[in-house]
Amino acid sequence: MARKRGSHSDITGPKVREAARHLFARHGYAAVSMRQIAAEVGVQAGALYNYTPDKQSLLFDLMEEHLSELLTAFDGTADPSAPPPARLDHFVRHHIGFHMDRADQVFIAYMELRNLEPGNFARVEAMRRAYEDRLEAILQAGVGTGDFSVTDLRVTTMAVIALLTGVTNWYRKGGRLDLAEIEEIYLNLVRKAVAA
Amino acid sequence: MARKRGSHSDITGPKVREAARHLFARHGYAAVSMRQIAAEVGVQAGALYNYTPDKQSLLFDLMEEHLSELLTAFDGTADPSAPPPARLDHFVRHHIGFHMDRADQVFIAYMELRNLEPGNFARVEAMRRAYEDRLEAILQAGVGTGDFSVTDLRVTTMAVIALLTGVTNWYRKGGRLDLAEIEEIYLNLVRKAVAA
DNA sequence: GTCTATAGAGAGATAGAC
DNA sequence: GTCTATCTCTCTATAGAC
Repeated sequence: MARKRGSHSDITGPKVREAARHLFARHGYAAVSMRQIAAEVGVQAGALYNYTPDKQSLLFDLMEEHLSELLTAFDGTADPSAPPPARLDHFVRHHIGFHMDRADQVFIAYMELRNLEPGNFARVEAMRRAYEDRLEAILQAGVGTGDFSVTDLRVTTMAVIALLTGVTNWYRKGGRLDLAEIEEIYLNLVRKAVAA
Repeated sequence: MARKRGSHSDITGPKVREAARHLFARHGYAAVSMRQIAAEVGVQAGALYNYTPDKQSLLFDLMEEHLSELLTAFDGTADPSAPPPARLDHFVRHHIGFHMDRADQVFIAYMELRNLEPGNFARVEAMRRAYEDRLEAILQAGVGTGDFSVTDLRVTTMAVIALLTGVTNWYRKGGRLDLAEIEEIYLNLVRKAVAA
């Protein structure tokens, strides 16, 4: 994927990734052919191999980029010294805001794990686990201060993430609710669910 | 799929469905070949076509059966005249219990929607919506009696279902928690989340 | 960097013997 | 009802011209 002089690398490269993201999310990795991706980009299938060594790398790069951005964006705005309720609010707002406009990436990150080769799978799983641990640490801190009360720390962590990620199942741009309203709905649900 | 005299229909038929369910869940519909299914059943690929007209029907039948069982099982045990909190408890217990041991079916029902032909997709979506409406009715009744308080009825419905279905993301048989403990954890979360 | 052409493998589905 | 054999199509990936 290195750029070469006097080429269209810097235009075609991103287009290949966008086309792959869109088509993988819509039809699934296994159901999409390199020819389909090439057609959406506007080149022949063979030309794609100037930008990716193979189809699997295309998938892995999309997932890796998504989870990397998720972690970076969270860590860049989180304040670990704030009180647990404030940290929980931040997590909820961050998760909703980040996921709402990335339906394709989220879909791929959750649905195409089984199409990753073992080594790639392990790397992606480690990143996902790291993100889950961010929330678990917040909940644990809140239990310690008496702000929160949960029956089981790990299951509650998974449940809250599943609840929040569910926003991508129904949200469509231009719908009945805007970001602020959706954040409020989910904030209320999560705050109450873990309240002491 | 009609049975024929003196054959192995009644043995092979279910085995075909089981093999398809297992393989579709593990590798994805598009990534699984009819030859793989045949190999798991122990027959040659051509023999599968005695039990299904094509691969698509195999997928649709699995989804349709799953959602049909889900609705039937719920309606067979629900008591619409009970107070809303009791109805909510029943929904949670039913959903957790039904989904926990059906990881394969749930995975397929959520992941392979995009591989359904349009007509089949519409039928499956209608059944899913009908199930969601069961929970929405309970929440609405509870808001009416003052037992529950939610910011948005529809979003809360989707959020609770996403939260509960998330159990299939982490639950593995023989793990740290048994059914009763898991039910309690989720019951507490949901009760608190929608409490007045 | 993109093209055409193609190698080599594997797909879904069918035909006809048994 | 299952088999073998095969039709026809499509796939990923590569080679070599431009």
